[in-house]
Amino acid sequence: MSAKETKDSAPSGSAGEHAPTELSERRSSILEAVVAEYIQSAQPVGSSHVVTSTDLKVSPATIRSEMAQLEQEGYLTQPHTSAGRVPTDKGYRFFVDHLAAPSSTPAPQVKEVRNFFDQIHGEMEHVLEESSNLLANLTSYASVVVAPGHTTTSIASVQLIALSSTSVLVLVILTDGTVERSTVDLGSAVEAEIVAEASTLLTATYKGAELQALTATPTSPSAEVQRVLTAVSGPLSLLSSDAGEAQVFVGGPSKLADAFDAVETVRSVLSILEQQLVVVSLLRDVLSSGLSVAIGHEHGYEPLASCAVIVAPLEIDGKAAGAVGLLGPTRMQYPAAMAAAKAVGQELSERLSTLGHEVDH
Amino acid sequence: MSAKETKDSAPSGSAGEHAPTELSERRSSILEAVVAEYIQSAQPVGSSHVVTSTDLKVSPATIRSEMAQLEQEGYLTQPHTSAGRVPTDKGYRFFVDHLAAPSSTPAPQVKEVRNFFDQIHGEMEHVLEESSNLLANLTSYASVVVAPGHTTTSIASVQLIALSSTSVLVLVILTDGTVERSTVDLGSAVEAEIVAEASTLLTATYKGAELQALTATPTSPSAEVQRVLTAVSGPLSLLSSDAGEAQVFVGGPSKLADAFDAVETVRSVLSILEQQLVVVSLLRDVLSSGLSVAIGHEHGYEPLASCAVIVAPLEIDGKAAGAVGLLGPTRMQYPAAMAAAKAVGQELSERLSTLGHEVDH
DNA sequence: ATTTAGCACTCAAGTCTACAGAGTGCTAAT
DNA sequence: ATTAGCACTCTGTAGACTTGAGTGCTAAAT
Repeated sequence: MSAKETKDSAPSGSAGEHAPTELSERRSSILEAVVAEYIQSAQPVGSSHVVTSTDLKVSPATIRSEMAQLEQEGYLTQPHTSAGRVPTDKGYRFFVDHLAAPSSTPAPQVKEVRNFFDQIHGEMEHVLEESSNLLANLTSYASVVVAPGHTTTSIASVQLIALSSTSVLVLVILTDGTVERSTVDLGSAVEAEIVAEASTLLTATYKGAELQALTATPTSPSAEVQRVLTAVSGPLSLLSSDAGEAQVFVGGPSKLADAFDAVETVRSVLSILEQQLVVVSLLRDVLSSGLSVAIGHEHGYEPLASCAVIVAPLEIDGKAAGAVGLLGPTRMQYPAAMAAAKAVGQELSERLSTLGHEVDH
Repeated sequence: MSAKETKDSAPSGSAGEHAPTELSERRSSILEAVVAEYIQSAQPVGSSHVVTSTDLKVSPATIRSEMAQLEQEGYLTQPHTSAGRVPTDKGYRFFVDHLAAPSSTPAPQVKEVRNFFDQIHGEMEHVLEESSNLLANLTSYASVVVAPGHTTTSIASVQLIALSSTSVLVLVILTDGTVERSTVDLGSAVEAEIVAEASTLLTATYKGAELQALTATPTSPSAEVQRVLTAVSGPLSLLSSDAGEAQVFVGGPSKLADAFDAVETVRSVLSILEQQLVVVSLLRDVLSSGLSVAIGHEHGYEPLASCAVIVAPLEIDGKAAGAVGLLGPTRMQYPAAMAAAKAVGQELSERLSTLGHEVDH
């Protein structure tokens, strides 16, 4: 609601010496201490705790009055009177926007990500799935990779391949190297040459077009060829409608069981992750709002109110195409998780971009 | 350890009137009542409870002494003195083998499964994944589908398709309609005709062979063609090594959070499900032991000691190929779950079999 | 020789009280 | 503005007590 930017002021070195945006320097320090402590311990943080964990030269009483202010302004809450303070969504938001130094990308992680992408090979689906697992293992949070549909790539070739005398396999090969396929029963036997001819005709027609073009079928003077083309047209247009469908890869769902201790929360979050549509729209919403982190109620999904979502965009040749995300409790290790998501997002984007035109770097 | 067969004696109609195999009729009835009650309530079952839920004309005291016997023989335990009885793995085993009438396959479920397979279409992976989800939703347990590698099918065609002047896409098309692919960088520009020639040669060489054959590359008199063949040989043999790799589809992991109330159990079971290798070998072990159900410690995996695994085989044209499984707590709705797994296994087997030769029924 | 009624016994779980400890908010002094 | 001091509040734990479900045993009944 309040802050939209993640990167704003000059990226100073270590934490705690930022230009505060709405909070006095001291309050901001206190807030930082509370958030940091609570992320670690999951226990409400009391005033004397803050005194020992910061280098503020004040007494607990002073901290208390400041914390009371912070509570009134909505950054902190108490589970009950006479307990310590716990950050609210707004508190975490301030922490992420102003206190968690975004420049502190730990080098070893980046190295591990690089290593991974040097090692991994094989089909794109495999790479995406393993990327998701990597991110989950790196961060100990559940991860999500939403891969682009084929909206941007164009058709490289359409092949018909006879599997038997009466059935053919339809392959649509895209310029990024992915393949869509479908088996078609012709009803009666057809000569191999007829199939080949139809195949050539199809490639000639569609080459360079986008998947959406597959709804219009070409015609042929030969009745036999025409029969094949007609039989194939149905499945082809089906493929075109699948074109935009995003693929979702979920990594490390078991991490959720570590992150929450109420089994009911685990259940509901897991079941959200099973609904791919929801996941896709969640990430899209978060991305389009210009945020890279959505905390608690910031995204509209009530079942995920106790979660934070970190999203990094995927880009293929500079164009937005999917996203990688992390799902954890609101008391999340934001700096580390954001760095990991960013690193994986970047490296994966690069990998996806090179896949298409096989650059020799 | 004791019983291996699932279907043995005559399949009588309703429960409770079986020929007892090691237990007196009455004890067996008592055991049945305890298991059934405990599966429902998750509460230890006391002697008076058994009296009301069976039609035995005896007093609680008699039940008690019988239950004490059943405990001594290892079918039941007590969480503590003065609590009711809870089935042991052995108790569940007897229940599954002798008491849960296997013939009671509920018709509506079978119908739902049929419906599903009539509706579902698209790529094989998609069908497998959705089958897994279906099974999970049908039973409210987590489900696993382990799909066959490509060991049995043979090669229908090998296609090289130019994506750019210096890179080609290698497609290996199998007779079951699946496609393996890999992108190859040729290093320098190659004429389209050369690529086409290499493609024809490859198909001629490999057609009808199994994937494993891809390690030996053919040779060509033309130096240019030879260059392409050499460039392609590496990826091809990689594909051949991928051949046997099973695909694992997990459905409804969130159901696990319902099935167990200790979050730690949920975590450990989930993380098992993430290790596909373990899942595959688990199902294989269970299948090969001739059982369709493994309860508690019957499989060797300690982290799954509180789980039962139900497995139904998948067959393609009569040959064993993969399995569908269910993973739930030992206090599982065995009859329903077994029926569902069996139904989905059968229908899916049929579907997989027809995929290859596209029968028109 | 079973079956059963009766009884003593055990244990988990709930209720109540007491109490220590962590933490707050307020007030009055610095 | 800061802080020491104090009263207050709330949680959590521990112990004492009660309740209730359920058992095992024994001796009588069938």
